[in-house]
Amino acid sequence: MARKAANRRVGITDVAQRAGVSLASVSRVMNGNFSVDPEIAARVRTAAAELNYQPNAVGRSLALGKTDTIGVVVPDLANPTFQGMLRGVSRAAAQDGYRVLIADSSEVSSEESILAGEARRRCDGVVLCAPRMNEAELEALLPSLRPLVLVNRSTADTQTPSLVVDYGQGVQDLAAHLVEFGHTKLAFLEGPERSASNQARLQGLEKFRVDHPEVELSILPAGSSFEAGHGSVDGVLESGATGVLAFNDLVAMGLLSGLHERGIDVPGEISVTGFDDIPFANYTTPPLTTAAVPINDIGEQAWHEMRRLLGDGDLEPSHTTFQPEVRRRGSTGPAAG
Amino acid sequence: MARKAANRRVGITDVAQRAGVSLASVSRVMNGNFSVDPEIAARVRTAAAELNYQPNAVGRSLALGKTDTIGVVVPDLANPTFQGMLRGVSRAAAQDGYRVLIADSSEVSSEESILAGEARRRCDGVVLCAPRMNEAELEALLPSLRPLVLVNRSTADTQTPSLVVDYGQGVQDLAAHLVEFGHTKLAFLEGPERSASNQARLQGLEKFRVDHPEVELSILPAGSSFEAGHGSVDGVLESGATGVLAFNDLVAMGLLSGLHERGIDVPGEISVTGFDDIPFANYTTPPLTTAAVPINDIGEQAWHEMRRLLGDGDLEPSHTTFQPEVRRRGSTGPAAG
DNA sequence: CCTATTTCAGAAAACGTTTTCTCACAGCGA
DNA sequence: TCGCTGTGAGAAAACGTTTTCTGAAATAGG
Repeated sequence: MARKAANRRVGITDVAQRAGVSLASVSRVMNGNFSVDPEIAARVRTAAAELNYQPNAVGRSLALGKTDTIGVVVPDLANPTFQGMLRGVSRAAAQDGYRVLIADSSEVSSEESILAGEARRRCDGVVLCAPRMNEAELEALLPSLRPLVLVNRSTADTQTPSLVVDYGQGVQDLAAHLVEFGHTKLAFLEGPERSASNQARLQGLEKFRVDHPEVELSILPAGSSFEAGHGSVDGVLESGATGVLAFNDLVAMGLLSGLHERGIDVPGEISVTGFDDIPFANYTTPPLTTAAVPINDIGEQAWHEMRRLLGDGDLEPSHTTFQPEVRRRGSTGPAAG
Repeated sequence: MARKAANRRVGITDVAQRAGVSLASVSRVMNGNFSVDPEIAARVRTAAAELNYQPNAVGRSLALGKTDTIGVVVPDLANPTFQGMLRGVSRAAAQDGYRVLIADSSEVSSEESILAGEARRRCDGVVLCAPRMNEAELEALLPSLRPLVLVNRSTADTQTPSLVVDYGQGVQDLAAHLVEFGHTKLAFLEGPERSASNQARLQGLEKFRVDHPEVELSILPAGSSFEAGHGSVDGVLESGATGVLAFNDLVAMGLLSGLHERGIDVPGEISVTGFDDIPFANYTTPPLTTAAVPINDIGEQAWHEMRRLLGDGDLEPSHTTFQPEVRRRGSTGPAAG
């Protein structure tokens, strides 16, 4: 039947045949190689146009040994932080003609290594973002993932470039901001247990406790979502805290919403801080005091690191730390009483 | 030097050699083909494990003629709607072992066809989301993109499955909601000119004008972002409208924020509606009345359509329309006076 | 015991490119 | 005129798999 023939994709062979030249010449013309007779080049080009020839990327990748694609593995595509990060990587990579393959582990840490490995096999490199897996697992995985860029997670392996945010310092800055306002009873709404950035915050708070023995600080379990914040209103009230450090902006917004429902004034009765400065933090009521993380820049930097690795790879791996910046807004104020 | 040898990726050939069998056998074992001697299978498996063999996806794709990857083209990765859509596709596709390649046209409509074509060449299919290109361009592009699923855009070509939201009806419902509250002077904050969903809203409003000749309705240019809404406060006030239909939730939130800065009470003096019901719409002050679009479901459905196409493709293409649902919240109320 | 059939491993072709290698031919100097 | 060099086109190898094809051995049936 004609169907078979009609369905067959037109390849470089068809173009060569039609133009009456060899495969090699077609390939040369297509790639802008100049050492080819203009007359032949023209014939090839018209043949290609007539057949509506589209080069097959897979064949090309196999011959070239590269896919011009990198994988990005994130714990949760619903999280604005990872969305911003993804966007940063994607836009920066696009500038250099690279595409991004996404993998969302849905916060299931056991999926991460599988997803990452699979991504690596399809792509030229992997950006691993805030992996939830434990250190041992991570260490074991690293070598097979190279070229690899690690975001929001550090590791003992110094060969892997990493981009981290100094969450420990950020949370201390926020706490200090509350102390300035006269708060002496604080509460921290904890994030996902396996999140390295949560651990970093906890360590920062330990340091804070040492520096401010006069301040009472309770640690309350919450999570990383809006709902987590909304659900921890009771805990916050029980703790008696007048200043609350939420794990991130989402949690803070949930808390804000919950407090509003109870008729509790923010910042009149309770001050609330977030973390990340997601696009909406500026527009809550009251606007959220938070520690800004330049997440788009981080994504962009991640790509730049990857590009370096893809280039020659003999360069020194870099380990960049980003300092969050406190944005004082309406959700924090002087302690009551 | 040893370097060359060390750097060479271990392939199926190496495994075959080590196990003392042929390539074919290794391939069979790897793919769980049972017609192979258990003893040989075991030898292959240990060899593969010892060499830490990772099959090369590109070679595999070439032989199989499929990549197990689909492309998703969106106008703007920063837009929560497209983020939700992307997430829906990604999660659903992952269930079936497919991955997603993303392409962000950054609202540059001339980039779309290039990105889409490139995505198609790398992937087994493409989901084209709210393309900004004009109808002629789209029609011309469609054939070369197949298998293709179109989201938030319809076309004369009925062979392409499409998933659209009935924005026209949605905006009429919202307008009706405002009329119920006694509003007689309305304003619509328009979205991007090239957005088909913006055209759909405009058509819906034309119909609304016919049905409600007593209502005065002005159309004001704005955009699709928070900033667009924030910047159109003046226009809204000049128009004298007491009820504002924002293009989407982002615009509505921007407007809310701008009105708040001017000390204008919502909904006391002006009622505001959004569109989409993004996750944050529930938590603005006041909570935003909006028309809910099940964007995650749409993403999921888009994958299901794609899967059908990938299956045999001889099925009837489906054209699904989603009806937005009005969520009455605090940002709308009785007209003043 | 011999043939017909089945089973299963290996050889080789196929997938669609790029690139190296080979070779013919033209131009040039001696 | 002869050979040498340089140019550029075609043949073929390479990339790493899967799968068809081939053929040998084993098994079953008469």
